[in-house]
Amino acid sequence: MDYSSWINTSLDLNINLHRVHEELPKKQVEDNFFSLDLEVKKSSVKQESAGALAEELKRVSAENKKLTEMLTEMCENYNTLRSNLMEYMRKNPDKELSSSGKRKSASSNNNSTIPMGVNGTSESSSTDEESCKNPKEDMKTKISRVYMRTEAFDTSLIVKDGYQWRKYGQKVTRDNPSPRAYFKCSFAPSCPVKKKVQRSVDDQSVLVATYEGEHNHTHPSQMEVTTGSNRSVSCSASLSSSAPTVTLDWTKSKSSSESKNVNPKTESPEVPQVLVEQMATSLTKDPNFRAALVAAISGKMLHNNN
DNA sequence: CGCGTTTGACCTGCGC
DNA sequence: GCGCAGGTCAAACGCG
Repeated sequence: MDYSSWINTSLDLNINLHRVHEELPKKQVEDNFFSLDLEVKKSSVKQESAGALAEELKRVSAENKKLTEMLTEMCENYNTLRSNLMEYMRKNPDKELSSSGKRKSASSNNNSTIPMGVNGTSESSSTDEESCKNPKEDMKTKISRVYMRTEAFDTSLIVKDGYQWRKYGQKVTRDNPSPRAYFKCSFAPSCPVKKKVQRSVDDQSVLVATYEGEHNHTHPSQMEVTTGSNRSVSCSASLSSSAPTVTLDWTKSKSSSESKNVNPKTESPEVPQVLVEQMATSLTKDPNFRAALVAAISGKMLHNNN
């Protein structure tokens, strides 16, 4: 496994986000910024805002660097643990098999695994355990997992990935007190994709969505691109359809200040760099995203000034 | 009234 | 074969 690639991925994403600022002509940023505010502010205020914006960029860059270091350290720890586990499994193959409980397929597929996806570089999106224990299923259905952080008080099991899902069941499983919800893709009648959503047993604020199968239709949000609605949904679906394990943090998008409280446990290395690039590119091209970014920054700056 | 959700019953697969 | 647990079905229910 090449962890350096996904470390770089996170960096690239942030760097690209910085490019959003860089690519935006300074004049345009200022114009957008002040078009959102009362036009009472004059040129002196513009100077201050530009300075504050630069300061904010510095701060975010430093924060990003710090997070990257944390992530690197976490990767090393994870690598060590993983190699230890592999070593142990090689030495005690029988114990490993017998300890997985009654249901080999179910237990290897649900949230009894650690939140960070254990996945090699194989093309299959199934986990290592799945590919070992369920070769048949692995051939038939493509299984991927998405971890999504939600607000702790949010008790719903709704994962907004852009597709239309119809809930057909809910069950409380033995190893997790939180109920598991079962969904079928209802966008296309013949679409075989199923989704299971359950809260992580380790962290109740993390939703674990397991996707089975592949959509035989285009992503619904692609039809909505021209309307500019909910671009983040489009991004999440791109990730889930190609990456086996993805962590989405919806709470972070609500408050930039919360980005300091990253829970490394839910970070995932499985986002291909190409997809991240695509995500970043689509975001930078999105005028709505730019406007929202400027509005968020300006709002915070104005709040600080008051 | 139509559609989606809820929820108890039923089905299926696996281990003993 | 039995029991357990996960998965699915379908009638009842609620909401717009």
